[in-house]
Amino acid sequence: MSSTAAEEYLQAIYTLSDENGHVVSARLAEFLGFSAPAVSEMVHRLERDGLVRLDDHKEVHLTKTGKAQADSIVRRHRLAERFLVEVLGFAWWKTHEEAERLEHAMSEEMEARMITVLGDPQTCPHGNPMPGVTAIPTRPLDRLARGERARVLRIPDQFEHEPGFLEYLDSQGVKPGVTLELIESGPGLLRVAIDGAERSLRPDCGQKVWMAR
Amino acid sequence: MSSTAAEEYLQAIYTLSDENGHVVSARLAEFLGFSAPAVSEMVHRLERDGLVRLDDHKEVHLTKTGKAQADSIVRRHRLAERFLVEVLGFAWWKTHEEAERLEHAMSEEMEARMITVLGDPQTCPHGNPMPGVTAIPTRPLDRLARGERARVLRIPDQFEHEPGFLEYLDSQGVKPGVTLELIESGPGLLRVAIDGAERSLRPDCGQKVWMAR
DNA sequence: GCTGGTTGTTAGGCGAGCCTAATGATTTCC
DNA sequence: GGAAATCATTAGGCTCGCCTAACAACCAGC
Repeated sequence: MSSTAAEEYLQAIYTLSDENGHVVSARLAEFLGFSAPAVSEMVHRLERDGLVRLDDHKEVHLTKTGKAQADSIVRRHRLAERFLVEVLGFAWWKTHEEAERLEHAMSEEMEARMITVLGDPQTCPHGNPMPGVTAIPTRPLDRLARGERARVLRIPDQFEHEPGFLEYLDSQGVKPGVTLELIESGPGLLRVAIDGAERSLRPDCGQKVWMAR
Repeated sequence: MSSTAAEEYLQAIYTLSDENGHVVSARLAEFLGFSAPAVSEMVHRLERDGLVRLDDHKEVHLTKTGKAQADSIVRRHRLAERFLVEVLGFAWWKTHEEAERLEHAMSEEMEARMITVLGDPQTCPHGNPMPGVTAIPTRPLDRLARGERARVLRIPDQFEHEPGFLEYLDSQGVKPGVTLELIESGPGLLRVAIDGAERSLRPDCGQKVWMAR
């Protein structure tokens, strides 16, 4: 198996490519908060170890075995989050850092047993699907038409990194499963109604909260 | 907090001093499977960081904060083992390596929540008490008088390291809670009865299985 | 076609943690 | 009391994984 650090990179590559498209070292550096040379070095180590391939445009792609390991790490992360919420009673917005450590400590047997105990969950508590599961189609909140109602489905993994973001959403009553109505969305402006009560949200939520289609 | 490696050392110091008495670098090297210089180096790092003190005889002692951290790690290890057995359904003899990784991934909050969910357990599945709990008095199996019966209470942590040992005990019907009768014990010889059935055990079990007094 | 931003790499450095080989320093045992 | 065993340390070396500073290569836009 890979080191904790390598697993962190594989997970980042998975997340960025899942949610954004093409992955290049600079994006990884930004996402992980490491310097460019550090990332460059590690990406080459991953390539040396056959987990990653660099194409002509220096884009990073997971190899077959790299993909399998990334899937496993991401699945363990999301299982851990579910476990923290459902078994240990953690708040849904408070699981990320804990799961970030647990994911590296789980064996294949533990992964399998957790799936059984948790009843084969299809998503993490933030609505992100387990690897292999075909995701329900979504669109960002600010793509809703004025007056349209939809259910919050997913807050993508990459935004869990932003400290306090999930807690902010929770404080505004926004969490997976809740139905929102879009009142108005424009530059620097985002107003919604939850249970009939109108509310202004931070405008960046328009891109970061994904709704059912 | 300390690194994973440092936590491993603190745990080893706790275990050896709990079960054997005085702790010296050579014992640590043996127990952890590292070279003498590596251990010497780390012990000095721990001393630099105020977790450990070396006396005139080069004996290693935990400082107050070192003791607190060691307690925490050991408690997390034993809680993790209990969780693996009771929640995830692992076999009692198969929890050690998994817990060895989990213990470094658990936050204080997770520790507290696990205690609640597991009902404040007093021991791990191998009978080792949580730090702070006053242990029930024990004696090694080979201290029983011929014909005497007693309950298996504890297989100390240090013997969990020996690969296959716990599985061997399980295969012989020996596990915490079981009542044994000593038939005969001598050099290279250990015979017991379990549920009336006589059985030879590996002679090293005489020191490694601790019985109720 | 040059200039400025993005990107990647080179070079050099550092701490953690491990190793082996060799050397000191004690303790123990005959 | 001297040899043997045990213990700790020094010296030198390695990988991993991070850093900054400097440079090279590219692309876009004017």
